[in-house]
Amino acid sequence: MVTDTTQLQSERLQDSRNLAVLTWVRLMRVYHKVDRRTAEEMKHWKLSVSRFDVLNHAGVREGRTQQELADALLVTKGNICQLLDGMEADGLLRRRRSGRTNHIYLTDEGRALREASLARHEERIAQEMSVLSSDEQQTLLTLLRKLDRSLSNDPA
Amino acid sequence: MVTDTTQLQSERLQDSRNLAVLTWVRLMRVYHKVDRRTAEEMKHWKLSVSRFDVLNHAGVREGRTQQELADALLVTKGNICQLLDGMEADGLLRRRRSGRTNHIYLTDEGRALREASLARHEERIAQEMSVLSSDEQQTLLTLLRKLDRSLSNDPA
DNA sequence: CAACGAAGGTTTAATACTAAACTTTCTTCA
DNA sequence: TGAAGAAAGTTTAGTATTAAACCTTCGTTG
Repeated sequence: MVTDTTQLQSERLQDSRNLAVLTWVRLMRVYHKVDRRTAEEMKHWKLSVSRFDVLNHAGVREGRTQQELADALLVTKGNICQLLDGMEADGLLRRRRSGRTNHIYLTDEGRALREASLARHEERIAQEMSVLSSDEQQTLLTLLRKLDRSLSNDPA
Repeated sequence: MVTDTTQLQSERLQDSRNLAVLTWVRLMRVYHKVDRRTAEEMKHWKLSVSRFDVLNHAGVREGRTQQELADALLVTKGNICQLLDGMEADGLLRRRRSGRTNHIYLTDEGRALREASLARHEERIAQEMSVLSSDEQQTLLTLLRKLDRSLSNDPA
């Protein structure tokens, strides 16, 4: 038998848990939907979302190592390795070995593809977010940043 | 050559595009991090995230059809079919055919596993979201709902 | 009622991703 | 210096996921 106060506490705890879960569920849905649309969009360039991500990140600053790419994309180095195998074979980029590390450079073709697909992609993302006002997007960004940072530090 | 006003407009446009992209990037990162932790967590029950999702959704209301599950989880019916093959073989649920549709029912084992893993999962999610206050979570939920709804209607 | 098409489910081929084992290269320190 | 271990990359086996073709069942309508 619980007292009134502990019951209230437990209800409040349950409420806050539900709120967190509802928020997470919604975030998952938004992610999945946008991601699937991105996959559709990328077909125009015969790119998978993963390859687009690699192209995008490798182009921000050329000469990045594979491990840096893996960290930036939150995937394993094994995955990056396979992606690069394919993309190198398709002439989008090339590896330059230096000791035990590989540095990644885009080819002209890769760079051109990056610019075209990235421009179109950002335009689409902006359009999909446009249901939110600038202020709302700013708020959303702030909250997500806060979440993201706390997830980095606290690998519980 | 652009006039001052069009240049300002174009800068504003660029800014809003950047804001949207930054927000989306951050959302992706949060999603990936939480998802990976969920995958880790589920190992304790020898569950993949997908199987957990199926268990969870199938248990909300038993007797759901495969297509309903696919829609709820935002995956293809082919994927659900394969997942159910494995989970049925492992005794977590069973299909009951009715005409051309299958209805899904959890076994006692599946139901028990669902309850245990779901409770732990929700607790973990609540903990990970706890960096945000209740008000902040509420705001986040509201913004994500708005986004989600606009993505449902406008399959542009 | 009979044919057609839609809807639910299954199968198959191709790609993606992880974890873990492995190779090579670098660094550290006894 | 040289042995141990860390760090970068590669490989492999297993699971996930999609798209597309296919089968079965149901509803519609000529």
